[in-house]
Parts: sequence; C-alpha cells; structure tokens
Amino acid sequence: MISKSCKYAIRAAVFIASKANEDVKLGVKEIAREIEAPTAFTAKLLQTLNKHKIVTSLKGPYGGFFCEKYQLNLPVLDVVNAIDGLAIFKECVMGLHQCSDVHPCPMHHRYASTRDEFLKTFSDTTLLGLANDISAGATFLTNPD
Amino acid sequence: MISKSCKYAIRAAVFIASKANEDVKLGVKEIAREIEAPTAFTAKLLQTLNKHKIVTSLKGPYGGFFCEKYQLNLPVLDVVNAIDGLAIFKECVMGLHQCSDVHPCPMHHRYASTRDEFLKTFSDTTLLGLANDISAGATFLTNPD
DNA sequence: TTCAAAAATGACCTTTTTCTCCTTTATTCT
DNA sequence: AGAATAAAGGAGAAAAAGGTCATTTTTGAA
Repeated sequence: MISKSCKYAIRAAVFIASKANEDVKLGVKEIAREIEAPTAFTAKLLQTLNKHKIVTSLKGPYGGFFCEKYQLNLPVLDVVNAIDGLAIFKECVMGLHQCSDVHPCPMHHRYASTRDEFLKTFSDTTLLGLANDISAGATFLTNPD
Repeated sequence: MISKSCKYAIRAAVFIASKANEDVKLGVKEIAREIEAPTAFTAKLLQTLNKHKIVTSLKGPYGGFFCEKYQLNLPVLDVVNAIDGLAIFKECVMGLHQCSDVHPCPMHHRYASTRDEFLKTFSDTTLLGLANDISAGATFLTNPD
C-alpha cells in the first residue's frame, strides 16, 4: 500500500500543518515524539518534505519546521508523491509493465474505479482539511494509551 | 500496495486456472516463463499456493500444477491472503496502530469507502472469472513485445 | 564575533523482501 | 526394482526499505 516512511511523513506533515496558526516552529524531536516515529529517520523525511516545499524549515536557534499558508492547501497526494512517488496510483495490480485500456490485465477494468477513487481521495484532501479535523478533536494523530 | 511476490502469485494462479479445462498439468518452468517471473522464486510461490489449496500439485513425471473445479471459484482475495495476508485491506492509511470509527485517524472516514470497494473487488472476482476473460482474448497476462 | 541551537548531509547499519541453488521426497514408466 | 522426472524443502545471497550516528552548515542572540 503506502510505505511506512510515507505514513510517517503524512503524520508529520499533518501535525506541522495543525500548528500553523500558532506561528510556531517545531523541532525534529518534538515532531518525532508526537507522531511516534524514530527521530533521526523523521529528520530525513522532513528534509525530503522541505525539498519538495511541502513544509518549510529554518536552521539555527528558534528554527524548526512549519507550514506557510500556501502549503496548507497542498493535497496529501503531494506528500505521497514526495516520499513514494505516484506509482501506487498508476501501477498495474497484477504487475504488468504495460497495462492499459487497450492492453488490459484481467483485473484492469474491475480495479479501475477503485484506483480512481483512491487517487481522488488523496488529491481532494488537503493538509489543512486534515489538520482542522484534529483541531476540532474529531480525529487523532496518535494511538490511545 | 500489493507486493511483487503477490502479483506474481496472482498471475500464476490465473494462468493455471486458464488451463484448467484442458486437463493439463503445468510445470514450474512453463508457468514462470508465461508470467515472466524468476523460476525458482515462482516455485516457492506455487508451493505456498498449494499449501493454501488455491492450486493443486502432483510430483513426479507427468506431474505439475493445476486447478480443481472448486478452486476455480476461489476469489483472488484468497491468493492475496496466502502471500501477503489481509493487512492491506485493514491497515490504517496513516499507520496508526489503533484506528477505528471511534478513534479515527484524519484520513479514516475519507478513505473508508475506497478500502471497502478495494476489498469488494478482490472478494467478488474469482480465478475463473479472470481466466475466462483471458480465454476470450479480452485481457492479457503478459506485456506485448 | 563568537557561541549555542537547530537543520542538512553523508556514511553506515539492520531488517525485510526478493531471489537462487542444492538436496530430498514423491511419482511414473520401463 | 531402478531410472528419470517433477515438486518440496532448507540454507542463504542480493537488493531494497527502514533506521542510526557523527559531522557540517546555517542562523539568532548575547
């Protein structure tokens, strides 16, 4: 499905987005603790997100990670693209290298609408949308204890 | 998404199913060649499919792999279950260990229907159904050259 | 203007997944 | 019975994914 790395990255991006209004910069340690991911590994993922301009970073004291306003409106799809690429949304379910409407694998037509819906969910959902649900207390970024 | 191994296994199972009416037993080499997968690795996967009674095997000369009638009616879901398990159909998209209707991750509700449709596609589609499409020349197991 | 705090970078290590090869076991035919 | 043929099984190599750590770079403030 989606890689473990990518799941960490989505959680991190959403967490950072959820703090955007407070105009605060978050450190790697803080982010890693919140999303329950290994710190050093989280740092790598944040680096990638920064390179893809999904979050912004600032070095030095009082530095950290945050989302600018335009970044809040980015779809989660962008996070998936940054970490895993878009293959999941395109790849043939049966693994054919060339699978299309004109040369379909046996699952192609049966799977098409699911894949489209899958993609639509990720491209229609923004970081802000997810962050708002959290702020409203309707959804969670961590497991209950 | 679905592992590479699992894609090989689905292709193998569907290929074997597509030859069931001819009452012929297929050897590992033949199967591996047809599905464009490494031979020794295909052998392992077929072993697993056999243990899960998705295909049947017979050793010795004139032996090989084939599908019995009841096996043709098995859903592709059984192949996925045999190789990858059912986690893909249950796991939280954001990687939360505990994610449910009462403690949802931010993607939970948005993703729910897609996951259901995904599962439905795999449980409604039988090996025979896929094999028939191939026999009818409507779909393909291999890439065009 | 130097000091401390933070992210960036690069070199590694570990685990899981993919894949191979060799030996054993079961089956069939002569 | 014995030889040949095919799958089963076990050990382990290779590649990819997940993860760590020490060093460098950038920055803000005393």
